[in-house]
Amino acid sequence: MIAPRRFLPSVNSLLAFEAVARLGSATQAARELSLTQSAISRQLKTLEDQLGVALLGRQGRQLVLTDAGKSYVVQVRDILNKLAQASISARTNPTAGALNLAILPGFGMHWLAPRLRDFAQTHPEVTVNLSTRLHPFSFQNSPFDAAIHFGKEDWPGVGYLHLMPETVVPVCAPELLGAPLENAAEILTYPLLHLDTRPRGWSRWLRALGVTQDPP
DNA sequence: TAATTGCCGCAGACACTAAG
DNA sequence: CTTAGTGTCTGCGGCAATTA
Repeated sequence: MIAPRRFLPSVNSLLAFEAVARLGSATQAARELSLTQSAISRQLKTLEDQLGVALLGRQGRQLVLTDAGKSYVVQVRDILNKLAQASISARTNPTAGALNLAILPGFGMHWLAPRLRDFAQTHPEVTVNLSTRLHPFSFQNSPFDAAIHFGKEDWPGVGYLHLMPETVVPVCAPELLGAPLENAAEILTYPLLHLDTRPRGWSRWLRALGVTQDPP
Protein backbone atom coordinates (compact mmCIF):
# COMPACT_ATOMS: atom_id res chain seq x y z
CA MET A 1 0.00 0.00 0.00
CA ILE A 2 1.34 3.41 -1.00
CA ALA A 3 1.74 5.79 1.91
CA PRO A 4 -0.54 8.81 1.86
CA ARG A 5 1.15 11.78 0.30
CA ARG A 6 1.10 13.80 3.50
CA PHE A 7 3.43 11.25 5.10
CA LEU A 8 6.00 11.44 2.34
CA PRO A 9 8.78 13.99 2.73
CA SER A 10 9.58 16.06 -0.32
CA VAL A 11 12.53 15.02 -2.43
CA ASN A 12 14.03 18.47 -1.94
CA SER A 13 14.01 18.12 1.84
CA LEU A 14 15.63 14.69 1.58
CA LEU A 15 18.28 16.08 -0.76
CA ALA A 16 18.96 18.90 1.69
CA PHE A 17 19.21 16.52 4.64
CA GLU A 18 21.50 14.13 2.78
CA ALA A 19 23.79 16.97 1.69
CA VAL A 20 23.98 18.41 5.21
CA ALA A 21 24.69 14.97 6.65
CA ARG A 22 27.44 14.41 4.10
CA LEU A 23 29.02 17.86 4.15
CA GLY A 24 28.38 18.63 7.80
CA SER A 25 27.18 22.13 7.08
CA ALA A 26 23.99 23.78 5.88
CA THR A 27 26.05 26.45 4.16
CA GLN A 28 28.03 23.92 2.12
CA ALA A 29 24.87 21.98 1.37
CA ALA A 30 23.26 25.19 0.12
CA ARG A 31 26.26 25.86 -2.10
CA GLU A 32 26.09 22.35 -3.53
CA LEU A 33 22.34 22.50 -4.18
CA SER A 34 22.42 26.07 -5.51
CA LEU A 35 20.12 27.32 -2.75
CA THR A 36 20.52 29.72 0.11
CA GLN A 37 21.47 28.51 3.55
CA SER A 38 18.10 29.75 4.70
CA ALA A 39 16.32 27.41 2.32
CA ILE A 40 18.36 24.46 3.60
CA SER A 41 17.55 25.35 7.20
CA ARG A 42 13.85 25.42 6.38
CA GLN A 43 14.02 22.11 4.53
CA LEU A 44 15.63 20.48 7.56
CA LYS A 45 13.07 21.91 9.94
CA THR A 46 10.19 20.87 7.70
CA LEU A 47 11.59 17.34 7.47
CA GLU A 48 12.08 17.04 11.22
CA ASP A 49 8.62 18.44 11.92
CA GLN A 50 7.09 16.01 9.46
CA LEU A 51 8.89 13.02 10.97
CA GLY A 52 8.54 14.22 14.54
CA VAL A 53 12.16 13.21 15.11
CA ALA A 54 15.31 15.29 15.59
CA LEU A 55 17.68 14.27 12.80
CA LEU A 56 20.33 16.86 13.58
CA GLY A 57 21.62 18.18 16.83
CA ARG A 58 22.42 21.88 17.11
CA GLN A 59 25.70 22.24 18.96
CA GLY A 60 26.44 25.93 18.79
CA ARG A 61 27.01 26.63 15.12
CA GLN A 62 27.44 22.99 14.21
CA LEU A 63 24.87 20.57 12.86
CA VAL A 64 25.55 17.05 14.10
CA LEU A 65 23.63 13.95 13.11
CA THR A 66 21.63 12.35 15.91
CA ASP A 67 21.41 8.57 16.18
CA ALA A 68 18.07 8.74 14.40
CA GLY A 69 19.63 10.95 11.74
CA LYS A 70 22.52 8.53 11.21
CA SER A 71 20.12 5.68 10.68
CA TYR A 72 17.76 7.70 8.50
CA VAL A 73 20.41 9.13 6.20
CA VAL A 74 21.60 5.64 5.24
CA GLN A 75 18.13 4.76 4.02
CA VAL A 76 17.63 8.16 2.40
CA ARG A 77 20.87 7.77 0.42
CA ASP A 78 19.80 4.35 -0.76
CA ILE A 79 16.41 5.63 -1.83
CA LEU A 80 17.84 8.68 -3.59
CA ASN A 81 20.35 6.50 -5.43
CA LYS A 82 17.61 4.13 -6.54
CA LEU A 83 15.47 7.05 -7.61
CA ALA A 84 18.32 8.49 -9.62
CA GLN A 85 19.03 5.15 -11.27
CA ALA A 86 15.37 4.59 -12.04
CA SER A 87 15.10 8.07 -13.52
CA ILE A 88 18.16 7.55 -15.69
CA SER A 89 16.87 4.16 -16.75
CA ALA A 90 13.43 5.54 -17.57
CA ARG A 91 15.02 8.29 -19.60
CA THR A 92 17.49 6.19 -21.53
CA ASN A 93 15.52 2.98 -21.95
CA PRO A 94 11.87 3.13 -20.89
CA THR A 95 11.28 -0.58 -21.49
CA ALA A 96 14.27 -1.77 -19.47
CA GLY A 97 14.05 -3.57 -16.17
CA ALA A 98 15.64 -6.06 -13.86
CA LEU A 99 14.73 -9.65 -13.05
CA ASN A 100 15.78 -10.63 -9.54
CA LEU A 101 16.01 -14.38 -9.30
CA ALA A 102 16.85 -16.53 -6.29
CA ILE A 103 18.44 -19.78 -7.41
CA LEU A 104 20.15 -22.88 -6.12
CA PRO A 105 23.92 -22.86 -6.75
CA GLY A 106 24.04 -26.09 -8.76
CA PHE A 107 20.99 -25.27 -10.81
CA GLY A 108 22.27 -21.82 -11.58
CA MET A 109 25.69 -23.04 -12.64
CA HIS A 110 24.70 -26.02 -14.78
CA TRP A 111 21.26 -25.16 -16.13
CA LEU A 112 20.68 -21.43 -15.99
CA ALA A 113 24.12 -19.97 -16.64
CA PRO A 114 24.48 -21.52 -20.13
CA ARG A 115 21.16 -19.88 -21.11
CA LEU A 116 22.07 -16.42 -19.88
CA ARG A 117 24.24 -15.50 -22.85
CA ASP A 118 21.46 -16.10 -25.36
CA PHE A 119 19.05 -14.26 -23.10
CA ALA A 120 21.41 -11.26 -22.80
CA GLN A 121 21.74 -11.09 -26.59
CA THR A 122 17.99 -11.31 -27.09
CA HIS A 123 17.07 -8.95 -24.25
CA PRO A 124 19.97 -6.54 -23.71
CA GLU A 125 17.61 -4.13 -21.95
CA VAL A 126 16.98 -6.57 -19.09
CA THR A 127 19.38 -7.03 -16.21
CA VAL A 128 19.22 -10.45 -14.55
CA ASN A 129 20.31 -10.41 -10.92
CA LEU A 130 21.04 -13.89 -9.58
CA SER A 131 21.43 -14.66 -5.91
CA THR A 132 21.74 -18.05 -4.29
CA ARG A 133 19.23 -19.03 -1.62
CA LEU A 134 19.39 -22.47 -0.05
CA HIS A 135 16.28 -22.17 2.09
CA PRO A 136 12.76 -20.82 1.68
CA PHE A 137 12.37 -17.10 2.34
CA SER A 138 9.65 -14.48 2.38
CA PHE A 139 9.02 -12.66 -0.88
CA GLN A 140 7.48 -9.85 1.12
CA ASN A 141 10.79 -9.10 2.79
CA SER A 142 13.10 -9.71 -0.15
CA PRO A 143 13.72 -8.07 -3.51
CA PHE A 144 13.25 -11.26 -5.53
CA ASP A 145 10.75 -11.63 -8.37
CA ALA A 146 11.00 -15.41 -8.45
CA ALA A 147 12.91 -18.30 -6.97
CA ILE A 148 13.95 -21.73 -8.18
CA HIS A 149 14.00 -24.31 -5.45
CA PHE A 150 13.90 -28.01 -4.70
CA GLY A 151 11.16 -29.20 -2.45
CA LYS A 152 7.49 -29.39 -1.80
CA GLU A 153 4.82 -26.77 -2.44
CA ASP A 154 5.02 -25.53 1.11
CA TRP A 155 5.84 -21.85 0.65
CA PRO A 156 2.93 -19.74 1.82
CA GLY A 157 1.46 -17.09 -0.42
CA VAL A 158 3.27 -17.91 -3.65
CA GLY A 159 2.38 -19.62 -6.90
CA TYR A 160 4.20 -22.71 -8.16
CA LEU A 161 5.27 -24.13 -11.47
CA HIS A 162 6.89 -27.54 -11.79
CA LEU A 163 10.04 -26.97 -13.78
CA MET A 164 11.14 -30.56 -14.31
CA PRO A 165 11.13 -33.93 -12.55
CA GLU A 166 14.37 -35.29 -11.22
CA THR A 167 15.37 -38.66 -9.87
CA VAL A 168 18.07 -38.81 -7.23
CA VAL A 169 20.01 -42.07 -7.02
CA PRO A 170 21.64 -42.74 -3.65
CA VAL A 171 25.24 -43.93 -3.94
CA CYS A 172 27.11 -45.36 -0.97
CA ALA A 173 30.14 -47.42 0.04
CA PRO A 174 29.72 -51.24 -0.08
CA GLU A 175 30.07 -51.52 3.70
CA LEU A 176 27.11 -49.28 4.15
CA LEU A 177 24.89 -51.48 1.98
CA GLY A 178 22.16 -52.93 4.11
CA ALA A 179 21.81 -49.88 6.30
CA PRO A 180 18.25 -48.55 6.14
CA LEU A 181 17.74 -45.56 3.86
CA GLU A 182 15.14 -44.00 6.07
CA ASN A 183 14.96 -40.76 4.19
CA ALA A 184 15.09 -42.19 0.72
CA ALA A 185 11.56 -41.05 -0.04
CA GLU A 186 12.42 -37.47 0.85
CA ILE A 187 15.49 -37.49 -1.34
CA LEU A 188 13.33 -38.06 -4.42
CA THR A 189 12.07 -34.55 -4.83
CA TYR A 190 11.22 -32.28 -7.72
CA PRO A 191 12.65 -28.90 -8.53
CA LEU A 192 9.92 -26.33 -8.32
CA LEU A 193 9.69 -22.85 -9.64
CA HIS A 194 8.41 -20.67 -6.86
CA LEU A 195 6.89 -17.45 -8.13
CA ASP A 196 6.22 -14.26 -6.31
CA THR A 197 2.58 -13.23 -6.49
CA ARG A 198 3.32 -9.56 -7.11
CA PRO A 199 2.72 -8.60 -10.74
CA ARG A 200 5.92 -7.11 -12.07
CA GLY A 201 5.81 -8.13 -15.69
CA TRP A 202 8.77 -10.46 -15.42
CA SER A 203 7.00 -13.60 -16.60
CA ARG A 204 7.90 -12.94 -20.24
CA TRP A 205 11.59 -12.76 -19.27
CA LEU A 206 11.31 -16.03 -17.38
CA ARG A 207 9.87 -17.59 -20.50
CA ALA A 208 12.73 -16.10 -22.51
CA LEU A 209 15.18 -17.71 -20.09
CA GLY A 210 13.57 -21.07 -20.69
CA VAL A 211 12.14 -21.16 -17.18
CA THR A 212 8.69 -22.34 -18.10
CA GLN A 213 6.26 -25.02 -17.11
CA ASP A 214 7.22 -27.08 -20.12
CA PRO A 215 11.00 -26.85 -20.30
CA PRO A 216 12.86 -27.78 -23.48
C1' DT B 1 30.92 32.85 11.31
C1' DA B 2 27.08 29.90 10.70
C1' DA B 3 22.31 28.76 11.88
C1' DT B 4 17.65 30.43 12.78
C1' DT B 5 13.59 33.11 11.98
C1' DG B 6 10.26 36.81 10.36
C1' DC B 7 8.53 38.61 6.31
C1' DC B 8 7.57 38.57 1.60
C1' DG B 9 6.63 36.99 -3.23
C1' DC B 10 5.86 33.28 -6.52
C1' DA B 11 3.90 29.05 -8.29
C1' DG B 12 1.03 25.15 -8.11
C1' DA B 13 -2.84 22.57 -6.06
C1' DC B 14 -7.40 22.58 -4.71
C1' DA B 15 -12.25 23.83 -4.01
C1' DC B 16 -16.05 26.29 -5.51
C1' DT B 17 -19.11 28.44 -8.86
C1' DA B 18 -21.08 29.79 -13.23
C1' DA B 19 -21.70 29.12 -18.13
C1' DG B 20 -22.38 26.18 -22.12
C1' DC C 1 -21.86 16.75 -17.14
C1' DT C 2 -17.88 19.24 -18.60
C1' DT C 3 -15.09 23.20 -18.80
C1' DA C 4 -13.33 27.67 -17.58
C1' DG C 5 -12.64 31.26 -14.23
C1' DT C 6 -11.63 32.74 -9.57
C1' DG C 7 -10.27 32.79 -4.79
C1' DT C 8 -7.75 30.44 -1.16
C1' DC C 9 -4.27 27.57 0.73
C1' DT C 10 0.22 25.58 0.89
C1' DG C 11 4.97 24.81 -0.19
C1' DC C 12 9.18 26.77 -1.45
C1' DG C 13 12.90 29.99 -1.54
C1' DG C 14 15.17 34.70 -1.01
C1' DC C 15 16.38 38.77 1.81
C1' DA C 16 17.55 40.66 6.02
C1' DA C 17 17.81 40.77 10.95
C1' DT C 18 18.83 38.11 14.99
C1' DT C 19 21.12 34.67 17.79
C1' DA C 20 24.71 31.56 19.56
